[in-house]
Amino acid sequence: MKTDCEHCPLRQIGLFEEMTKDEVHYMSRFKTGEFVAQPGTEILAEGASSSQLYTALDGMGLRYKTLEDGSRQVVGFVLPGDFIGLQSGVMGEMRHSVEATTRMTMCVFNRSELWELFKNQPRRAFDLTHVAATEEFLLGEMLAAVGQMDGLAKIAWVLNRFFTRLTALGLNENDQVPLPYRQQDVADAMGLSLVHTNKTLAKLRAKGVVTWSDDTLTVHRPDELAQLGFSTGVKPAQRPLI
Amino acid sequence: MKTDCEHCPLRQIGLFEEMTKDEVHYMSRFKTGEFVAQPGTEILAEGASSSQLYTALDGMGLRYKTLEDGSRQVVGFVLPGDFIGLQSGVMGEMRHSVEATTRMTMCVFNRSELWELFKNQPRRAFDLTHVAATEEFLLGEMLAAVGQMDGLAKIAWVLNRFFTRLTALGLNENDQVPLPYRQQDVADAMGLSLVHTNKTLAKLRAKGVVTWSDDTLTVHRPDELAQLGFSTGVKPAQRPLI
DNA sequence: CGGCGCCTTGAAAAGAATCAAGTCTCGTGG
DNA sequence: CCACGAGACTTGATTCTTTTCAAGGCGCCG
Repeated sequence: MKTDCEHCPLRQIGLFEEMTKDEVHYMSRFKTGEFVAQPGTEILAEGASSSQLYTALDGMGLRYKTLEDGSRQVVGFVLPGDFIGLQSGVMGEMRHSVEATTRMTMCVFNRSELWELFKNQPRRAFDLTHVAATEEFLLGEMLAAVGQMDGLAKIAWVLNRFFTRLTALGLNENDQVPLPYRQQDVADAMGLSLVHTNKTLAKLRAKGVVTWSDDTLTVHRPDELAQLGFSTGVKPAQRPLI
Repeated sequence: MKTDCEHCPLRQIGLFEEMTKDEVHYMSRFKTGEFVAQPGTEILAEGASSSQLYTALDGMGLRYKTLEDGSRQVVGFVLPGDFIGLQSGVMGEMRHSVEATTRMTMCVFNRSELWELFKNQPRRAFDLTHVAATEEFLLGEMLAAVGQMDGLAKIAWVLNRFFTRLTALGLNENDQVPLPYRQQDVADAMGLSLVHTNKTLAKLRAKGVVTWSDDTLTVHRPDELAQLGFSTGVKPAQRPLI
């Protein structure tokens, strides 16, 4: 195990709630190891009942569902600090797949010990429910964007979401954040075709609002981006880290 | 209090998991009363921090978000047995509104006692997390439908979802289920215009697949409906009742 | 050097939104 | 008792966004 919970780099970030010494100690026992996934690896498969649960420590990935006709809906982007496998943990089966986009390092937990956590650490159990509710909230936001906005607003919305989330994680340097996804991923997330996504990105570039190339998103006009995506420039609420 | 938990009509339904006598007893203490909402009433408002949480006992409603430009995204339909206010309970604030469509009866719980539940009833806490994960799953399905399907498939998908959920609740009589929503609600849920929704419904009617009028959905060809909506005719998984 | 993955761009086709009436039902008030 | 208006549902015509189709370019790796 490379990273012990006492010195977890994520916990230092203001985005995540404080933990008591006792909680940290409990989590370090809960954590059974570390796992590194190479780019393109499927971490959890839809329909699978995994005996392991994870917290992303480093790297990025994405969650997606595959429809009967073969099309893919990206239902979320996995960033450091995100919990992976909750559905499998409590419902017994994942309802979406999770794939590593970059190389990812993850903390590994045993699903079998989840019940112990609920019995012995009500506070941590509550936090887990908080995480589930946060996930629901994020999906609701995304649904509203996909359902109601036009192409330009959708793209602006998702880029703004990346920008604020990554900024909250301390990955913003001079209004630049890492964005190692492909245009196809964004297209599949927002329910647009790849071609239209590409043309819309070109429009945002032409307007001088953002530039996205070489896996890096540069936001030249944060306010305009937020406005185009019907978002307020508010930073994400604090949430627990599992 | 009209309905006591010992004789809760919902618990008899096979859709919901069994509860021990002890759990039922705990829930009956947790339940502080009953609340009746008239049609059109807003039960919880987006942004509100409610001190009450609810379980729908009877009647139907809907969850929705309002965007900056005034458009509305329906993020879910509330049916009997659904828990309302989870976000407020664990995150401190609702991120969508909930409105009664028909007259609704609800069990009322105090948010302040939620923490007691986590401390004293780990099993119930686990169930609450299960409910949260189920909610996330349902939203993911809806996002996939809204993001990837065309108009006809979207409408077929949502009608099939209603049909299977209501059937699981025992409300199916001769392939007829109650559906007291307006076409505008379905349109706002699936990201379509009212006009297009209407024309698509007409198409399904012309095909002889379904009829929806007078607040009643009649499914003439269940298999064809499921197929059009890229769904399998599988019934919903069993889940806990809070 | 060749092939593959990803990005880019133009043109044509299709799907969905918008616009504009018109119908029907039901509850209300003259 | 009937006219009236509000709200929901229908339907046709037009406009426009988005998809699909097609092709070319660029960078990287074997």
